[in-house]
Amino acid sequence: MGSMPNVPAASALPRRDQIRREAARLFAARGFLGVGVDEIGKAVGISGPGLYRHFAGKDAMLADLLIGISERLLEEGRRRADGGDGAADALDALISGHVDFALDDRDLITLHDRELLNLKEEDRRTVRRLQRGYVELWVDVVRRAHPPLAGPDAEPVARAAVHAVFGLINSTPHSLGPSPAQDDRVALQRDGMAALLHSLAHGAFSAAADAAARG
Amino acid sequence: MGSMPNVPAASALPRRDQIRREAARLFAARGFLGVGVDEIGKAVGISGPGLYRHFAGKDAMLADLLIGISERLLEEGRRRADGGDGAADALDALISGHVDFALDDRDLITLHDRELLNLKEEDRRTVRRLQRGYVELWVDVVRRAHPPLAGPDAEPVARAAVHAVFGLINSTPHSLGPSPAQDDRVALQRDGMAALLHSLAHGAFSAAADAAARG
DNA sequence: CCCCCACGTTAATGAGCGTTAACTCGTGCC
DNA sequence: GGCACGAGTTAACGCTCATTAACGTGGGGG
Repeated sequence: MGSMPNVPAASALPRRDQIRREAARLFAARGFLGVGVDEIGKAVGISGPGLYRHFAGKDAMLADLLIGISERLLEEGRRRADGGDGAADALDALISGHVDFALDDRDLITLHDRELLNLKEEDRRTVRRLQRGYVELWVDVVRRAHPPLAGPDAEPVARAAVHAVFGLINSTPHSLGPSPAQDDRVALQRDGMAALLHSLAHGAFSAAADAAARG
Repeated sequence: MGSMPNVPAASALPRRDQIRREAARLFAARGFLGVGVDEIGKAVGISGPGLYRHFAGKDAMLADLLIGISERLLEEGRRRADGGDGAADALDALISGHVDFALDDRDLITLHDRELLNLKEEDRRTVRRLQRGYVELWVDVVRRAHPPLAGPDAEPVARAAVHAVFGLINSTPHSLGPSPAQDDRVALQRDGMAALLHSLAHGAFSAAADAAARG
């Protein structure tokens, strides 16, 4: 009870972070219910129930991952939405941020909309609240950047377009194979893919605005 | 061994089809590994192992569903790609077909890219071959409809754009809640959503063509 | 020096679940 | 009428797997 016996400074978390990374990789590859705790343990060099020194259970690992992603997305999204001076800049920044995330944290993006149902009710509510906030952020920015979507009856259109663009950007895990397999002739390098997804997202939003302007 | 004792005419399959539908619904809602055979049985009015009179096992149900979707997609895609006289018409028909499918067979679309890993190796290869064929179909049509994507070094761009548009259209299950929940004020009706997705897909492909023309 | 605690280990427990076995029931056909 | 068979039922088996128990160990502060 004297001084804190553990050292939270530099190296208190790495084992925990290591578990996070391996669990994310395995869950993304074979699904939450498809991997056992022994397998996660083996992936980090300890075996089986040793994981319970770092997480309360398998459920807690998934919850930690999903809540973590959702928080990071929302936080970074807020930062970017408030960054540039115009709505167009803000939208551009949001797109870039989400594209980077989808390309650099493929496993987490996969889990984000694949494993929500394996969370306990309370954690699921938390994640959904964060996701909802993130979507609202996008909807607001998109409507300011594209005036035809600003009308009150165009709000469902803007919302659906945002979901669709998420699906578009998050398609990356399907386009590319396993992480380190780059066949320069047949696949795009990371930056080329980023630029393309960026263009496609803008194109989709412009089309949504055109549709709203006409209909 | 005399005459076929069973009647394959009108009502030989409905129980099997009923199982297909309920299994698809449950798998989509809670994941293949997340639902037990007893649950599927209860959903069709029989209980537990009675399903084994109609399917060889739980795996066989999933395989039947995934292979079925993939075949339907490819077949209908071929029909539509050969339909109109121009490449632009063909692309338009492909998009319409896929949008209809995503809106009307939500459960299957969800399973299609969520549960591939729960297939046995042989079935997985079958599904992947069909999916590959479908993608190739799209890539060819897209490149003919958008000349800037026809160049040999633009092929990876076209392919990535096709995957991205699939993600865009398949985002429908995320946009809408459970099947029959239409809050007219906050969500788009089916046809409105179809029109919007159609526009977004075209917008994305046009943006891809622009990007290829510039880069 | 010794004690405590973070960090692991292996063995045991107990539940869930896919599949099979053994048996029943109705119904069309010879 | 009896027989074969499609279609179900319940009970039992066997395996996987998350979690807990009980135990070991090494190093840093008192």
